[in-house]
Parts: sequence; structure tokens; C-alpha cells
Amino acid sequence: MNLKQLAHMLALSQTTVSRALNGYPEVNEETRRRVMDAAKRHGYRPNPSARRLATGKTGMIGYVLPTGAAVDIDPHFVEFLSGLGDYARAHELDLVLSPADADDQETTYRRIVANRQVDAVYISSPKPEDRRVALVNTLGIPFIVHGRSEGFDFDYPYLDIDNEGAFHEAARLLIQLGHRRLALINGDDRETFAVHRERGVRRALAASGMTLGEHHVCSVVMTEENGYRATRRLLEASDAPTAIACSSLIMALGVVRAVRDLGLAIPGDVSLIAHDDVFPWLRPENFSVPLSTTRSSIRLAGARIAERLAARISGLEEGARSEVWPVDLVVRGSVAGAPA
Amino acid sequence: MNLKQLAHMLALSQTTVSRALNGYPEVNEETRRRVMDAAKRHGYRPNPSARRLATGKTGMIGYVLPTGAAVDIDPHFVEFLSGLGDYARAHELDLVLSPADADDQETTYRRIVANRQVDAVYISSPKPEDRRVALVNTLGIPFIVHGRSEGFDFDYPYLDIDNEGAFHEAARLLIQLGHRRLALINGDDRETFAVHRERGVRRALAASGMTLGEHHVCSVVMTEENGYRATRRLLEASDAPTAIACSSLIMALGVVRAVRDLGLAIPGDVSLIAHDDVFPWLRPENFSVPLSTTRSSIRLAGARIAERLAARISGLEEGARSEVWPVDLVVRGSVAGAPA
DNA sequence: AGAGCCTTCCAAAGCGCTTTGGCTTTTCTG
DNA sequence: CAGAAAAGCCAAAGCGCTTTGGAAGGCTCT
Repeated sequence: MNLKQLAHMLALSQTTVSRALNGYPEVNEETRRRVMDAAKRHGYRPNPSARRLATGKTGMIGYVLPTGAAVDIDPHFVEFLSGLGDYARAHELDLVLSPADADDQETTYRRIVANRQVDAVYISSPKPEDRRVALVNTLGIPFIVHGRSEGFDFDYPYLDIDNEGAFHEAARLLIQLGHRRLALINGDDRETFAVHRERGVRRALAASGMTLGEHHVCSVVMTEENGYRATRRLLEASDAPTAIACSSLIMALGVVRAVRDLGLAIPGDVSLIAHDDVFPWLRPENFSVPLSTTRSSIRLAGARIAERLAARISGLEEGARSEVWPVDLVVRGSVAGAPA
Repeated sequence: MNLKQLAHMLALSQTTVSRALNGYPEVNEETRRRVMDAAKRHGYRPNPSARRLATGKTGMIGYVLPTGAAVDIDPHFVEFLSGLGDYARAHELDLVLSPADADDQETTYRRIVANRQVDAVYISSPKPEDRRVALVNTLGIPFIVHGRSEGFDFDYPYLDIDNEGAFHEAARLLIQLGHRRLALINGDDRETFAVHRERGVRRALAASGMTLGEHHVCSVVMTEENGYRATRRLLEASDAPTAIACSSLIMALGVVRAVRDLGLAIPGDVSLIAHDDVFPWLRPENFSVPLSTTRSSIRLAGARIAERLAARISGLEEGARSEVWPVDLVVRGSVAGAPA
């Protein structure tokens, strides 16, 4: 059942039927009712391919998925997706993932924009001066960055959490508990979130006249194994830290294992705070010693980004609107006063 | 730059240019070269929306993403996606995720098929007599099931791993090591993979004249917490098992924690084998006691499914071709002879 | 009553591609 | 060398929708 048939069946022109269905004012309410009714009865649904060609609108949002043999997609992605899906489902938005060589995403961005394959895109895990942000900004497609970039001479819309504030608060708590040697096991410090977290820790230390030792901060891909290794290295050194801030729950698993392997205890010998993006399958309260966390639901962020993208597509939101969410500091058993 | 302009510029008809570009035989090789050359020079790329409308082909594969407040997307999904992306990238295939109410995916399947929004779909985590499989089968869109369904009167194409064989081998090993009381901590037993794994364990036990006690098998959502709870329940019972087979690495984290909380040891008091889908961020060899696993890369499966879907789209593969991958049994420190 | 204005509808022109059917021109074949 | 076949190209008709530019008819106003 296509428009032509429906129009013929109603003894109306395609124009009128189309307008009736799309809510244009220049059609009699009575007629509109008739049309809508017939459309529903016959299960008419406009062919999206045709609509696309005519309007350029696709009803899809895009994401360029960096891939490659050496590239691992972040497990956070799935949670983000859940949130995005929650919103998108209710609005009949689809998400198209365009896999790209991690080292050449530009080509793919250009393609999906030139081809008008999607109405909007989002960018995740941005780095400072991230080229993707600059690119989509000039390409002129609606977009939102999940996270933040830095160092541009233009503003852009983003949704980020207060990573600096979160780690500032975490560090401040540890300092107040008497810790003097803090360490930070961070994610890849080419990404902005990691830069911000380190900044937060440094600021808290500085406020008490301390600094973060060069070898007390490390930046690694966030795997359990890397958490373990970093912790071993930290704790086996002569000036071992008494408190660790850690950028992910998965790395925290490794931290806990390392501490145990060394015959030390949490929080007796070392306090631990990790960032929690809220996974349904791994919860900080279930760690052998319940883990203190800075918590922010990445799923909610996904839903919010979908919502804002939809708003941008329909013109309800514009400009470089930014949004920074506060992060909860949830204190559990893994922190205590510094050992004597 | 569209076809019309390009054709005009070459003083050829759109027909000829189109055919030249799409490799049709009825065009002079010399002409073809000229056309291809000009197309490249001017960066001409056919508008996919137009092509879609004309051909019905989209260059996209689809996945209906079950969503909902109570629905958590499986973290395995991301690894599967990595593999899919690896292949899709090289073939300029995009993946469109259509979020659907988890309780009503049928509507969405019907929509994407009726609208010809994708060229093929895949289905994951199938249950026995899965309605989605029956549906896409009748809808007539190319598809592949990742995993297996059961109980149909028709065949369908799938890619699965030998879950039954894997758990059969795992159980057999434990039995040979003298274990008499095995337990299985399984995933959601409405899904086929879980059914098969249980079948594998039972078969191994039966071969030695044993059975799987009713309270020695449990079926839960695969989270760390559920692994913990199940293990506590098992080990605190009077006829506690001396060996556990576990359906996921994440649950195994909980198993390990529970064993430790009870003051028991792996493998001294209880042996453990878990299934490993191969996550980059959590590796069995890094467990405090290196974990024995049944191993199969879900990422490779993703790549293979993309490959087969592409083959189906282009007509190279057809019929109910099935593929079952063997699973490695990797023995590490977490298994030992049964305690006396 | 005529001008001017809404209201309501329509024919037709796109959107940019593929594909059908046909028309020349060249190449073979007996 | 005539006739048939093949090669190479083209005009035009879709694909199914939106949107432009009217047009017809009814209404108000002076």
C-alpha cells in the first residue's frame, strides 16, 4: 500500500493525503480525519526510502564505530547504548553504526554526512582538540559530544560528567582521612576525561600543599590486568601510596587482586576509590570489601544524548549548549584513615 | 556531484555512466575507464538514498535491539560488535540498531522488513522455538541466527558454538579428576545455549552413572552478584559440590569471591571451570587462581556472521546452512582432583 | 456586483538513481 | 556480400514520497 493507492482509494490527490498525514494546516479537518482513518485501517506507512530521497531526513542517528584488529570497543558502550535505545525506541529513531578504521574515521564521517545517511551523530571518548569534533562542526551536521574536548576556538554542544569535580572530591576525602601519598590509576590520558580526573586529584592535593608524584600516576587501557600491574608497581615501590583512585571498576578488580597478592588489605593498608559507570553486572557494593566510588550512570547519559539529538534534529535545540552532570561520591568500606 | 552532472560532463547518458560504474557488461571497456576515472577525479559517489529507492538495497544489516528499563544489554554484545565491525568496515556495510520494546520485537522486525530498511538481519541469544526466528523466516529477509533455536519444522541458517560439547568436556574432565558432586551455574535457561550446556554436563555425568542434582543446577542472569549468590547457596548446603561449571567469566568473579568468603580454596576445596567469550578487559589467566575455561571468541563469531550475511545479501550463500564451532577447553590452575 | 481573500484541493515537478526497451553501428557467419 | 548477431549506447519510465505553484470555489467587504 503506497501513497498513490491510498490517494486513489480516497479519491484525493497524493498531495492532499501527504499533507493530511504530515499535519499540514491547509487541509480540512474532516478530510484529515478521513485520510488518517483510512491510513490506519490499511496500515499505510510511508516508505522511508522515498521520504528520505525527497526530504533528506532519515530518522536515524549515526555513530562512527572505530574498529580494527587492535581496537577494542569499550564495554561501557553497551550501557550507553541501553540508554540511547530507551529513548530512541519511544521515538522510532534508529541508530546506525558505521564501522571505520580507527586511524581514519574522517573518511567515514564525510561519507555519512555527504550521503545524508543520518540526521545527527554523536561522538564519544573525545580527546583534547579531537579532530572528529572539529570535523563534524565544519561539516554542519547536528551533533553532540559525549564527554568534552578542549582547546578549540569554537564552542560545541556536549554532555559530560564532572570528572574533575568527582576526582577532586575523592582525593579530598582521602586527604582528610590523613593520606599523604595518593596514586591515580587513570585511563588513557589522551582522552579528556582522564586529563580532567588527574586535574581533580592534583587540585585537591595542591589545596593541602601536596603534589602527585610523577610515578604515582599512570595511564593505561582500562583492563583488569592493567589495574593489577599498575597496583603492583605502585605498592612495591619504596614510597608506596596509601590510597588509590582508579578510573574504572574493571581496573579496580585488578587493584584488589594485586593488593591481596601482596598480602596487604583494603582499607587497612590502602584505601581505594574507583569510578563507577554503573554496570548491571558488576557492582561496587559487591566487592569483597565494598568499594567506594564516584558514580554516574552512563546509561542515563545515553538516554539524555538521544533526547538532545532528537531535539536538535527537530530544531528545538541549537547552539553550543553544554551540560555537565555532577557525580556522586559514594563512600563504602574501601576507604579508611591512613595507616600510622 | 550527481549522476546527471557526471553524465553530462562526459557527454554520455546516465544509463551508460550508471552501467559503467556498476560493472555491467554492455559498456565498452574504454568508455568504462573514462567513466571510472572521471568519477574518481570528481569524487562522485552515488547517493545511497536514491539507489535505495531504485533498487531496494540498503547496504545495511539490521539488528533489533531489545530495550526497556528492566532490560540490560549483554556486555558480550560489544565484543560481537567488534568482530562484526571488523568485517563490515572492509565492505562498507553499516549496521543499524533498531531499538524495540523487549516484549514486542515483532512489530519492529515487521517494520524494518516492510520498509526494506536493511538487507539482512541477525538474531542473537535465541531461545528454543524463538518467535523471532520463525518470524524472519516467514518474512523472507536474509538472516542468520547467532546461536541456535530448536523445535521448528523448518531449517534456518545459524552460527553457533558447540556449547553442549564444551560443557560435556568440562564435566568429563572434572569427573575424571574424581569429582562426584558437580554443580552448574548457568545463564538464563530459557536461552538455548544454557539448555545445551546443561545437556552437556548431564550427558557427561550420565556416562559415569551419575546425575546432576536438582539443586546443583541454577539458572540466573549472568552477573557477578548472581554468581556469588549461587555459589554461597551451593557451598553452604549439606551436599556441597566439589566442582563448579559456570557459564560466564563475570559470574566466575562472583564464584571466586564466594569461595573465598566461605574460607574455602580453589582448587583445593572446589574446582572451577567457566566459559570464556574472550573479553579484552577480563582474562581468565589473570584470576587469582588462573581459571580453567571453555573458550570461544565471540568476536570471531561476529566477523563470521557479518561475512555470511554479506554472502547472503549478494546471493553467494543460501539455504539453511549451519555452522557449529568447536570450543577449546583450556585447563589452568582452577581445577584439581576432588578433595578426599 | 466586483474585487480581494481565504480555504481547500490538485497537477506536476522534483529527489538521484536503476532498468527496460529500443536504436545504431559494428562484427561475425555461411 | 547479405543477413544475423553482438556491442554499445540512449531516452524515458519508474522507485514513492514531498513540495511548489496554481486553481476553483466560497466568503467578506465596500
